Amino acid sequence: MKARLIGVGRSTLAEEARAEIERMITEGELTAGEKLNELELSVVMGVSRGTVREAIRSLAGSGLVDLIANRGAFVHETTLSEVQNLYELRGAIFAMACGAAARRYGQGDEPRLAEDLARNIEQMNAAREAEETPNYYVLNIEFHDLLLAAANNPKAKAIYDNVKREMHLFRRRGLSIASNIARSLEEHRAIAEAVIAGDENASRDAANEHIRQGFDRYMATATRQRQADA
Amino acid sequence: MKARLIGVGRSTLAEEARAEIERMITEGELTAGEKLNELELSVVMGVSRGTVREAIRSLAGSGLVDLIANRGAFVHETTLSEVQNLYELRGAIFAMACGAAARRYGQGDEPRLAEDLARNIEQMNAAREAEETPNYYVLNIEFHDLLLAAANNPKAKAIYDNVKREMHLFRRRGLSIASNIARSLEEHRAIAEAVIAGDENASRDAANEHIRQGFDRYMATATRQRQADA
DNA sequence: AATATGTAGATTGTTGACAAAATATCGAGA
DNA sequence: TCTCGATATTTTGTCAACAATCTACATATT
Repeated sequence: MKARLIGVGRSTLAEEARAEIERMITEGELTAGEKLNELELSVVMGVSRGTVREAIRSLAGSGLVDLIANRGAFVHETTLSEVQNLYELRGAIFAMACGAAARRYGQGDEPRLAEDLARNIEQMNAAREAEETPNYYVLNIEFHDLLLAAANNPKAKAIYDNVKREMHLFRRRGLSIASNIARSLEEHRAIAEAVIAGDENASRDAANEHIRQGFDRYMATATRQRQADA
Repeated sequence: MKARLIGVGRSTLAEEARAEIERMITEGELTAGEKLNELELSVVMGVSRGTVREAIRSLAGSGLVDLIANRGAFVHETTLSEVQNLYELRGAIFAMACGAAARRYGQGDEPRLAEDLARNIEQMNAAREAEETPNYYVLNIEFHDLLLAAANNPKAKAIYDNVKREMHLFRRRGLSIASNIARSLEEHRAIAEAVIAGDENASRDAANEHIRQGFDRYMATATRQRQADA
């Protein structure tokens, strides 16, 4: 017998509400600092206030909203100094992941990693030559995800994704993305090389350097734009 | 089951309920894998089921309990392979923090750090010579907290604390703590030295090494105990 | 005996109502 | 006009009831 599996990943109303609110925030319908009104949201989404409340509390756990007792929930406002902290945190986790990926590849636990990285770098190079920036952006994310996945550390990946999302949220507030593609591509090559060599320390260092360079590029762009505004 | 009666403090009831359930878990009144019954908890704590529910959902966000839709909440069971992941994650954050602390100290942002670290190491040395293990344990935690605080990265510290608590929870399930005090003390000295020298890379490396050594010591003890059991 | 089916009880999911706190409104006095 | 404070409105915090789902056990079927 075979039938389509139903209800496997089915979720509760609160989970769907959470996803919806999360979407509203990431897509900018709810802006940083804005207040989340439980009643208003419940009416708009067609669920009860308690359900909305549960969704909001859940989002607070991932740092997307801030809770103040008896005053409500507010979309988290990320400051510039906080972005630096996020960059460092992301770098730490990414470096750790690259080290773990190197070890696991060396032990034969990730047989497909080498070809996956090679393919990704190849495609990114092609995108660069064709000057297809959108493709590059997707491939860039995939590169990092490949290494995070190879590290086989779900909790680390979850935190990494949270941090990534919060940074992305900040960026959408005006500042464009700094991407020296050629430079970034070289750093990716260095990381992949160290990982495939199974060299944990070299992998960590290369990853750290990559994130640090990314931060410097970002800050340079940010200050440039800020000066242009003034 | 027994729990303290809560209700007439400040903040919200749900927050107090959360703290109480968290205490029950960390102190072993609720053991790993055990189901959290909303009604039972609400009766014991003297609050409504909705409040308990909110507390439980909040705990799920920090990884202390697992939620399964329509089936309930369970105290998270940490596996041995997960502990390795936690060690790596903790190491990554701690190494990052030490690097940041070194940078900040070098910039003069943490003027008291040098004396605080020196005092801590001095006290730990005294505790070692007097063979006062409990004191050593507290001082050991303080050492790490000093560096985390000096990094000035609240989110990183929050994650670090979560990871630390989860590891502690696993340890309380049978395995004692591996602590080669003399060896650990030397590693602390090396970290402090690198940080006070303002050397980011050396600080990171020393921190990474320290956590890695701690993990090795832990695993050695774990396997030894496991063999003793068999 | 082993497996499927049906039913009762327990537990979670969701809602609407009430209580408490915060915010907005408005008028009196300087 | 401005500030202060009382009052009304809004919003959050908490609760109890109802609905949906799961679990356990008894019964039937092979």
